[in-house]
Amino acid sequence: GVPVSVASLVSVVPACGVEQEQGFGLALHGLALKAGLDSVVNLGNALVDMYGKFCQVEASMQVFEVMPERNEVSWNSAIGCFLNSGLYGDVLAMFREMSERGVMPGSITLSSLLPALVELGYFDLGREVHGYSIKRAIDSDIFVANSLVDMYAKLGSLEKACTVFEKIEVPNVVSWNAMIANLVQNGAETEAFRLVIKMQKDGEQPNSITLVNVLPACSRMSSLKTGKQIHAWSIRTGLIFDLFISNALIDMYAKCGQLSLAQNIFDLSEKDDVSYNALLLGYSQSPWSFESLNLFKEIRSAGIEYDAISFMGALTACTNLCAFKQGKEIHGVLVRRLQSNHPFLANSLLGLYTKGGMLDTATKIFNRITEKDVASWNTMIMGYGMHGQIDVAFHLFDLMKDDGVDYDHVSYIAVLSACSHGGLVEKGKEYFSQMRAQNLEPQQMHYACMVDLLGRTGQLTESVELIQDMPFHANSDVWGALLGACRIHGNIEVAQYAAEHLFELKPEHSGYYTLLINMYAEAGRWNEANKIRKLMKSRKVQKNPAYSWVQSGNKLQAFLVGNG
DNA sequence: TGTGGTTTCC
Repeated sequence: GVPVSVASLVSVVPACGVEQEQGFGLALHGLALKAGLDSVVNLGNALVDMYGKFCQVEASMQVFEVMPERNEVSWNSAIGCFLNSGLYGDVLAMFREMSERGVMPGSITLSSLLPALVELGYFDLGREVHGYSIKRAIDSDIFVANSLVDMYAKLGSLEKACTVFEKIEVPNVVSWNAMIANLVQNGAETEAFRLVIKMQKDGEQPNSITLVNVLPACSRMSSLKTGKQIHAWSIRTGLIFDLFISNALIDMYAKCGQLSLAQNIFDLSEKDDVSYNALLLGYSQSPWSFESLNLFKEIRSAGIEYDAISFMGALTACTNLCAFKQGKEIHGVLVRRLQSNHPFLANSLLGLYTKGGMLDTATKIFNRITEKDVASWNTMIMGYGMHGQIDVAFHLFDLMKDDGVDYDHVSYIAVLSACSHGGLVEKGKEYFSQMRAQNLEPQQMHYACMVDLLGRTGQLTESVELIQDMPFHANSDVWGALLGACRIHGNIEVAQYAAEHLFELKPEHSGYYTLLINMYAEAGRWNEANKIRKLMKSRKVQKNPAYSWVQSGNKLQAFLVGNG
């Protein structure tokens, strides 16, 4: 055969890593061993790197350890191998060992070390590494600078990230993306979009990563228009075929309430577990929750394993649908399939069992959660309040405070709605002013609770006054609470007032029209009932399965309107 | 031999 040379192997081995040709790579390693060439540094380095790209850590280390001679590239390749496999502690250990052995870490070492430090959350060390890079004058290396930008943004502060970013003479697309991603993650959506424009002025075109980064900003700003523009752009540029892009689009459309558009992308694209989960979560939080349960079944038939997120979506759907039996079944599947205890899954279970009134089960799960977060407490408080055990709810609120939990605005929604269920106007007013004293500004839901509380105890005038005094425009939750109160007390005039706002805010929401029609009908005001019916028709409002807050006995509960 | 990316509870 053809004699094997170091040069030929060194040129082919890296390609195996890139192309994920594991069998071929293994064969080349065999050839090298046979020819006794495995002690050559360059070849050893290439093999360490190749196995690293296959995530075969042991094989990679085996080559590394028997190398008679190592240079900086050998260490960098080993570090890259650990980074690839998510073994961040080992990245750091290798970095320390190479330094101890007198091999000086260079720019390539740092650009692999820094992402590992981000994962480990080691900010102080990150800053030290920054200092070191300045001393060695490698901080201007674009890879190092980009890694520093990302490190500071994720661990330290966006400001420090900006300082490093602004010192970069010619930012590349990675530099821009790192800044944009972190701006979005810190809620600076507008600033992120500004940078997308700026990068183009500076001659850098957004790539798929840029778009993936800004798509969540669209849903968070509920800017469907921008989301659609990005969708169009990705079709024009062919980026739509990128799985990350199609998944981010599914998520964006779902979060903007456009489930049929999300479903369209899903149907037309290549799919992975994230695609299923994104759509599943989207449906679970929409009026079409039952679709997530269909999708949940589909996941297995597609040969994809459930993960924590799929379970969470399915449990949320069951909770919204009040499908408690099905929820219990899914809980069973979950216990059998998932080893580790996910804190957010425990909270989903709490949501299911509290809403279903299975408070003992919920309490057992709650007590078993080792790291209860504020959401765990809030769910329990909400649950006890929802089922009339308001004293327990208030007690839990106090316990949470004693426990040193950093309670939040949702905690106040929980106690305020407990007051509402108990008709405790004064106590509600107390909590309402208390939260202000805690520097928690009341939001829409808090006003909605107060409107509900005042309204259901017959103080409709006070409810209306409260709405008019709000420092911002009331949303549909607030007007919906007022409409619900009017329904209880049969006050059609105030109901009309609330409905006017609701028809404007949620013109597609059939529940509000139906409620007003029923009120007119009950009062025998058929002409007006017909008028609303015609309005509904002219606006093409479909009778979608939608949740409405209605009075049922003494409880405020969600129920299904329509044919869901 | 290197940097930036999608789904997570009330």
